[in-house]
Amino acid sequence: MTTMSSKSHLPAEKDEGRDTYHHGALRSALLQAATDILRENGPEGFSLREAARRAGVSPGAPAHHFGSVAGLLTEVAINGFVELTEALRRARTASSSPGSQLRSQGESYVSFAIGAPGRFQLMFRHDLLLENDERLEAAGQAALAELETSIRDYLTTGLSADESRLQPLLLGAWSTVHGFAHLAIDGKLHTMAFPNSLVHFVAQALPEVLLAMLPDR
Amino acid sequence: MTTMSSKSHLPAEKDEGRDTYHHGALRSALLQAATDILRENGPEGFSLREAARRAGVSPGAPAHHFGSVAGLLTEVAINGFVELTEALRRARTASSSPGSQLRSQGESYVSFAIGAPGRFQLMFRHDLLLENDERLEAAGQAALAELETSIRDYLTTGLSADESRLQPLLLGAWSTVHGFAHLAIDGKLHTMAFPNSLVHFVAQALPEVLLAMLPDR
DNA sequence: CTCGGCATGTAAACAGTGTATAGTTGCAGA
DNA sequence: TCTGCAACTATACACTGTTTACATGCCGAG
Repeated sequence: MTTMSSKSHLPAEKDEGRDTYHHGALRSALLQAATDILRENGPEGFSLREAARRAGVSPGAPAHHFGSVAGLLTEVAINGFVELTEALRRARTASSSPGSQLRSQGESYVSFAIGAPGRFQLMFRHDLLLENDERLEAAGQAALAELETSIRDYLTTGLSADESRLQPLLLGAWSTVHGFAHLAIDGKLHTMAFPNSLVHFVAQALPEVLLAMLPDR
Repeated sequence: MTTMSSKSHLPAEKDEGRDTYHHGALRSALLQAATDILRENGPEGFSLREAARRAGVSPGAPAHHFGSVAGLLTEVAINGFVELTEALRRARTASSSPGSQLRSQGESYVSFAIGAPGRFQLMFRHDLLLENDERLEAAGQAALAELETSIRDYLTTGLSADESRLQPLLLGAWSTVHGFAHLAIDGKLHTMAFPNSLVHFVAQALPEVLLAMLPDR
């Protein structure tokens, strides 16, 4: 029945208490709900049923769009890597000297992490993500490629364009910002002599760290 | 019934299929089981019921010794920090020059992490651990203090005993080895130009990284 | 030596979780 | 217009951590 207005209710935006059997935009609604939950409660506070609850559907509904909870979270993680890549690219192209490129990217990396800790943690929690997912791996590689570009610029601008130092420096820089991000999220840095807020922390401490760690030029 | 043999079976070591009502050494048995599960399946594969199952007791039994699952895991994490501290101390005292102290400690840190990835991850998963546990925090601080000692040696041996560089260098070194450990555990380093096994990886890549990152002396 | 307190264990139940299955709805293309 | 099939519901299952009431038996006080 109610066959009238055949193509009337396809979008329906946010159906709080919806009256239609089909949601209409459940996939994006679930992605949004999952992102919200991750921001509020982190990866451990996440549950697929809660996401379904917020989207106003039954617990089994998400399976039709994402297969499993790992499928949904993988999609969120991919979005995270895309945003991270964009942030790193902005930091790289907006800076002039290769040295400031690196420092700016480092700040971006950590800012991204502590700006959305739950999603950042998720992005490296491969026990919660699909294994061997090509799109996820490609998204991660894209972010890494941004770092590599800056490292390469940094090296080629120097006197010795030593290609053999590329991998160690890239690995070291990535490890540093990645470890810094993890420690900051875990609150392990509050006991150190940086009493500021985390945002201040990144803006002040990280450049100092990178300057102390980077070889003299 | 079976009230005979009153004080006959108090230790019983490992009671596979035990006949006594009381386990006798349940606390240590649960710690061992938890450590085993973490080594086999990581933090996500861990379950309190499985630990109880391996110890041969009912699901409610662990509560009497650890209160909650977080209580048990906190104990395992503390043991991990103690072992890490010892490893870092050995690396520090066994090395001669301050530079080799740092590199040796870096290798120890990462080796410890990839040697028992599940437990290492647990040690920084404060959503699985008791919050504001004094013993846990003290154990973590002790490990950090080992790093700080080496950094201090490294600085004071140099020409300029610049105290202002202590915190940044400590923070940078910790971030580097910590991030390196996480990336290695997450398998993010296999795509890079280090085709060796992880153990080889640490022995070869990390010194190279640290040498490239440490300021020239 | 006996006997009660209490730490240590069991058993069962509860509210959660992710997912599989069977059934229902209704859009979309032939 | 009809029908296939994607999308959704309802239910059930096995699993989780924790709580409750109860059982056991060690250990020290009288």
